[in-house]
Amino acid sequence: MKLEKITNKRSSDAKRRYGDACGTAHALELIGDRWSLLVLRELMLGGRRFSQLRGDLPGISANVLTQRLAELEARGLVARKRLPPPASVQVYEATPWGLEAEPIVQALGRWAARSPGHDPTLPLSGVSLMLSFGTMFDPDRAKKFDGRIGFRLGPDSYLARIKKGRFKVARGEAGAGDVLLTASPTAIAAVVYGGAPIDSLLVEGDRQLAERFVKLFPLPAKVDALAS
Amino acid sequence: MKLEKITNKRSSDAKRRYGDACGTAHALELIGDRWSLLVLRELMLGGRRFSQLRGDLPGISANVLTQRLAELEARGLVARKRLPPPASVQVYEATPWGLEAEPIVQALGRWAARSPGHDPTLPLSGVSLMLSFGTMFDPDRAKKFDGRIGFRLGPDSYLARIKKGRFKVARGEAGAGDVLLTASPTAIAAVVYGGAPIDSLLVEGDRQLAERFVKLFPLPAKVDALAS
DNA sequence: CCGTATCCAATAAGATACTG
DNA sequence: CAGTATCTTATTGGATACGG
Repeated sequence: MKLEKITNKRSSDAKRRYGDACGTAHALELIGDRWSLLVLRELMLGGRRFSQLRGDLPGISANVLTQRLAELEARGLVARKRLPPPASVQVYEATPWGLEAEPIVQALGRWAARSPGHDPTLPLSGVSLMLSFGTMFDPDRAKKFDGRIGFRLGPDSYLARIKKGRFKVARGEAGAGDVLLTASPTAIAAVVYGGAPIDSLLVEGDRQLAERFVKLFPLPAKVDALAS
Repeated sequence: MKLEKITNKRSSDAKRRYGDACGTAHALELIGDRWSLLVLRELMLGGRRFSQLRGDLPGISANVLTQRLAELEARGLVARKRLPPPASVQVYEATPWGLEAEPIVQALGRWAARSPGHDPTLPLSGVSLMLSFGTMFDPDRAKKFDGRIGFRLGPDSYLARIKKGRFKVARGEAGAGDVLLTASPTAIAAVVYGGAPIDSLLVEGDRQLAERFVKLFPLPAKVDALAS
């Protein structure tokens, strides 16, 4: 039994570096740890509480989440804020620089969409779904689209708006849309990406708009698994 | 005390997945392991041998490199090819899909370039340097630029060509350029990104072209370390 | 309830020696 | 040169206990 373990404290300070001047390597030192980028992703559409993050990230354990949040905070990608009383709860927010990591999330998602091993039946967080829309959105198909789509995904609401071939989404205000979709993120993904019938969702408002909406996000062709 | 723990055998078979339908999470399962993306990056400009990869990636150990190459191969991102005799050596190549990961490398590099913690004095592989040019290239500054720049970086040579605001680079043929730069990748990075004098490089050929070339790759502003 | 801290088993990574 | 084998260390994840 070791009674002292003072020595090996290089964990937090001198991290595991790549010793590489390449920006890619440095980025991986910042957000390359397991779960790091997924935690950051969940903050892309606004602050989240600890337990919300736990729920959004199936399988992350409390201690790992604590550690990742602390690291991201130390690196300047996440800030913790305490809301003013009476709701004096703590929320984690991405910093402006943290938000700038969205193109990374998109590049990864777009690339992986071609993977033969991708399993779209797994659960999905609301933020993931909304961000995936931004990633897969096809401006060409949406040239003539103008409307606001609300999403009620359990306790969380989002409002997406498409206009002039641009896609935007923010949390909240789902009811303000021209149409409101209420369902689980997985069910919505099944319709948008899996071609499931829209009847599997609760559609309130301009149903025709919803039917057009769900066709704006084409998936790229899968990679031929035998190619090399 | 639990006397039975037969159950928890999910380790080897069910890899470490995120259990998340999001493409980003799936991408991280494919290339999110430590070193994976850096190995793939080194293959972006053509096949490399085992020992070359070891040299390109300071600090990777042989067993980890073996494992990463095997994983990347199993996932369809890398293929190993044996060159025909007499040079019957084995090289690792990125598959077409593996090459499609370049936007990920670029997004990471572009984002990390703003990091206050980025240390540009560390060593850098030739591939990293060449890819960083593609990442940081400013088409506006290069509107009137037309020329071919050769690089001799130790044993490896590269030829970059810029025309009509487009940047391309490939391995080999350095001598075919209008100007030839001979130096270490780090020294070249110091000139292009750190403003060091071009005299620190060996410049053969159209020196004026080289002087214009090194100004085509502006770095983004650093993040304010105090912002939140 | 909201996190944090601690303990422990299972892996992954790192260092080094070794083999064809 | 191109990897394997082996050993050590570090990180991860899960359970659980603890403080506000």
